[in-house]
Amino acid sequence: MAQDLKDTLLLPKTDFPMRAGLVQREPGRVAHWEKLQLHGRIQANRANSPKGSFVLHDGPPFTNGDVHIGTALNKTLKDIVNRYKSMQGFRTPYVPGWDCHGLPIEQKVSREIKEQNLTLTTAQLRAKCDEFSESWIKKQTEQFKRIGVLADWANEYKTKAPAFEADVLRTFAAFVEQGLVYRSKKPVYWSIPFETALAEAEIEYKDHTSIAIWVKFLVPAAEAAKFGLPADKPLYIVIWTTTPWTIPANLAIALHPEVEYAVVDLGAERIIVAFPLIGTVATAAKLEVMPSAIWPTTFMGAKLEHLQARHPFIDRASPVVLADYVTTDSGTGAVHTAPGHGAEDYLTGLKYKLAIYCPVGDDGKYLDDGQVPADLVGLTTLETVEDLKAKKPAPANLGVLKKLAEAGALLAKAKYAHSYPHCWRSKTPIIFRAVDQWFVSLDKAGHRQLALGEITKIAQHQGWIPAWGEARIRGAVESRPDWCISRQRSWGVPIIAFYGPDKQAWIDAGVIRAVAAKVATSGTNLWYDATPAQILEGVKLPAGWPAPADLTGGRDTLDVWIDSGSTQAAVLKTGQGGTHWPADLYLEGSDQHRGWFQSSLWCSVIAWGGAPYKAVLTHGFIVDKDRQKISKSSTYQKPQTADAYIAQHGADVIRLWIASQDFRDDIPVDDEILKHVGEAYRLFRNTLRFQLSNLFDFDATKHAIAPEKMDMLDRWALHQTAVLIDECTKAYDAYEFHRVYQLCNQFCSVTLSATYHDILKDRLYTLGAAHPLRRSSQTAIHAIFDALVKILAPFITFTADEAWSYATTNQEYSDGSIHLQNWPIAPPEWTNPKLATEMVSRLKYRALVNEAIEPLRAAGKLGKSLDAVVTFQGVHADHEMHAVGQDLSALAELFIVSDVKFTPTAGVTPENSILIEPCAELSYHRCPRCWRWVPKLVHNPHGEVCPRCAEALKS
RNA sequence: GGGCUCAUAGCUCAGUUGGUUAGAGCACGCGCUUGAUAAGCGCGGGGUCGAUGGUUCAAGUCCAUCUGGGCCCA
Repeated sequence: MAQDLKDTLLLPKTDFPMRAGLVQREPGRVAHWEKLQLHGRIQANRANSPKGSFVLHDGPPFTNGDVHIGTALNKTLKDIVNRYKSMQGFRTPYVPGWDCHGLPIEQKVSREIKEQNLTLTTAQLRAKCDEFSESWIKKQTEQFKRIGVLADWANEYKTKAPAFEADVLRTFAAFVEQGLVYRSKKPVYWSIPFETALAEAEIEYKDHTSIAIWVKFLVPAAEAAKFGLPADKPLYIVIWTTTPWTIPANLAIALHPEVEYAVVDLGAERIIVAFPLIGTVATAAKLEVMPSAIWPTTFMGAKLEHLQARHPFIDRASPVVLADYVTTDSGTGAVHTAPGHGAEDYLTGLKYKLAIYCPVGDDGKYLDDGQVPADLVGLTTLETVEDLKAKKPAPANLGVLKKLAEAGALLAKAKYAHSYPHCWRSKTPIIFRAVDQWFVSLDKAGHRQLALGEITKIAQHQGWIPAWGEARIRGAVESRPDWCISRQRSWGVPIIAFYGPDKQAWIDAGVIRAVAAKVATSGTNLWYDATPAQILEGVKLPAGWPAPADLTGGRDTLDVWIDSGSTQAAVLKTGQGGTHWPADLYLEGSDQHRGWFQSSLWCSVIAWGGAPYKAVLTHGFIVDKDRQKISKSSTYQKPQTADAYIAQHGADVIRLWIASQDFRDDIPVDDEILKHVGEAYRLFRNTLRFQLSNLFDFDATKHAIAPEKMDMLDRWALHQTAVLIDECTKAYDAYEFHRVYQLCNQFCSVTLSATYHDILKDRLYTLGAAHPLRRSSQTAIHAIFDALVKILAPFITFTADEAWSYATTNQEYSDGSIHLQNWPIAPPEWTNPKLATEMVSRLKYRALVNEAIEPLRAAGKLGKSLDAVVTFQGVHADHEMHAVGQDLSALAELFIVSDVKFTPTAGVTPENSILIEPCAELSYHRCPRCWRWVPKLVHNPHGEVCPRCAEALKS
């Protein structure tokens, strides 16, 4: 009998599975979208949108490995933005990009070649790099698709593509054209055996025994007097260095402005060293220094700035300069400064306008430049592998020691064991050596001011998100020195510069453009495969150039930041895939303020006179649960690939995790967090499923009820939905996805699951199919489902699409897609603040009733709330309750109890006068069909049921 | 070491211009339900708002210093 009655209920029904099976089933939907050509259809759908297009310009990931979870985070955020904007009615052409050139790939390929003992030409090496990069582009594309990224994959850009390389060269030509490109020296790591510059990544640190020397630099008496120093005996500043061979290149002595220095009397002479280091210098020089030997007046380093000391064996000044990096940890507190042989020295040299002087040739030998003493010229700075084994110092070091000793400038020397950089291929110590590089002047034509002006303009319309992004990029742009754009590498866009027989460099914008045109069709390997004469065939050379036959092509490549800085030129300026310049949004990690955002800004400002973006959104970095970076983490040692996470949780859960975090700050990841996100995912899925399952017999076109005729509870639910849509839209517009997540979470769990849906079950299951109240609720559910699934669609793209397919066709897959839909808009009639306020009080009483029921449950007197009758006593004392109490049956429904009664009793407040009684103990009878307790059951073919069920059974 | 930045319950987030006993969801504990069922409902415990000092009648909210984390430089 019970089963018979149960069969008369309209219980929820759907094929939309409760279990998601994301890991197994998502790939099917990826394939389905491919088949539908979803991205293309979405764009076609918006082809004539009055809102126009929203262009998010993709920052290219580097193509040398599997997609990292951090890269997946970035791409997913972009995908969320695109999907939202698309639903808002914008065309969202999204051209994905790939960063292909650069050292990590060249190095990886070079190592493989070395392991195979192969010798390749530059062009062959480049071909291998191309192949390597291409293979990762294919893999990464699949990995991005797997996490649900929708893009115009057929229109992707690659920085190694000929057309792209041509645009990079055109950007470079614009620099040249404006006279910004100049040649200057800068120190680089230098491998003497290979006569080539090395990158940091090509260096191995090994133990090495160097010769440490303490060298005296004379302070002429006149200078001593000028700076208030004792001048009656010879006075020296003592420096300390572990690279004696750099002494001929010494151009200055650096002191710390705020370190205390002392003059120490050694009898026949005096020396200046940092006060805290007097002891160590004395020990090294085997001297005994009595306190009385220290000049009573000490002074700060700043006092000696610009003092002109003398080089120990070359007739030139070595001025005192100031530098913050000087320490008193070791040495003398006076740092030997050779701008051509050290990174810090170089910067100090720029600051003090010293020459970037390097008297050492490509072969590591001293040059005869008129300054290097004749007996040093030709000596090499190289220590060969044999020298290292024999512990034999480089000839240049020995030569300098000899010169210093002859000059009486060597205060002390000692062996010094430390870790020193070595060439990864020749295994010999590298030297730091200034070589000619190409630079771009950033101030010559006022581009820095222009760039800063653009930063301000973007800030004026809140384009820096978060706002502090402005300060970060401004700092980077303000402090950036002239841009060194040449690299001594092979895997990159070659710098189109020629060298005459006398090694003079020839560069011209017109020539670069002409070569770019050839590169556009044949690629930059042309530069390596063809002779200059072939390359320049048909190119009109500017007046004064040597004949092509007398030229050789330069072997430098452009800094890869020019590549990526030119994406705006190659993609946006050409309108690739329907994009436009400037982009509406750039979205990358906050490290890019100094990186891509800056390089793009410079390239765009110089070439096109303005910023390439209207807004720049940044996200933080993934950290572990203790907010430590993953690489430092003890918990996460395995490779952090996107695929590994997806294989465990499914793309939608990973996407939801990304959406749930305030990504402007660091983004923690750990099992607990992902587990919680998994719970939220199931909440969303079950909520949608419950709605779908209760719409199985609902056809909106036939059964929908007009809003004004809908039941109060349903209208309240629609009001709440209107609020949700409004707040979520605002949050999406502000890129605050975590707020959307929180709002939806609360909406689903509190508003729907615990309240609205719970109350609705009685109506939906037990009333007649076409009962107005049931249809009213179905109308509301239908509308709420529509809004909710759309709001969630940018996050859980797979699940939303799946639910949409079931909602529209009752099939797992269909030709339509949620992602082709428009963003939900709440009709004005949904909004009903008065009703919302009333419901607040009713729900307050609902909570009080629940609270009152609890003790009875604990006592075992009551199970479900439907078995209770509620009696409010003293209600007339409370006007709020008076308003609430207009419709007792509606209240019973709201509270999910069987009956609500009022017993006015003066002097009792509602809060303490809610009487709960089990229906079973009173004169009620339980309807076996709807489980409600009623005063009287009636006869029916199915047995005894309540009058309402009897009515329902008639239909 | 410098620039920018973050710090609220176990987790993820709210907390408008400083103003009553700091909120939500999840997790946790205890129950209920078995007609959303590898689901659903109810109740409950849990935070000296990173630390210290200051301004104020009043500070999670303003100021200073410190501690710890992150990004970028050095």
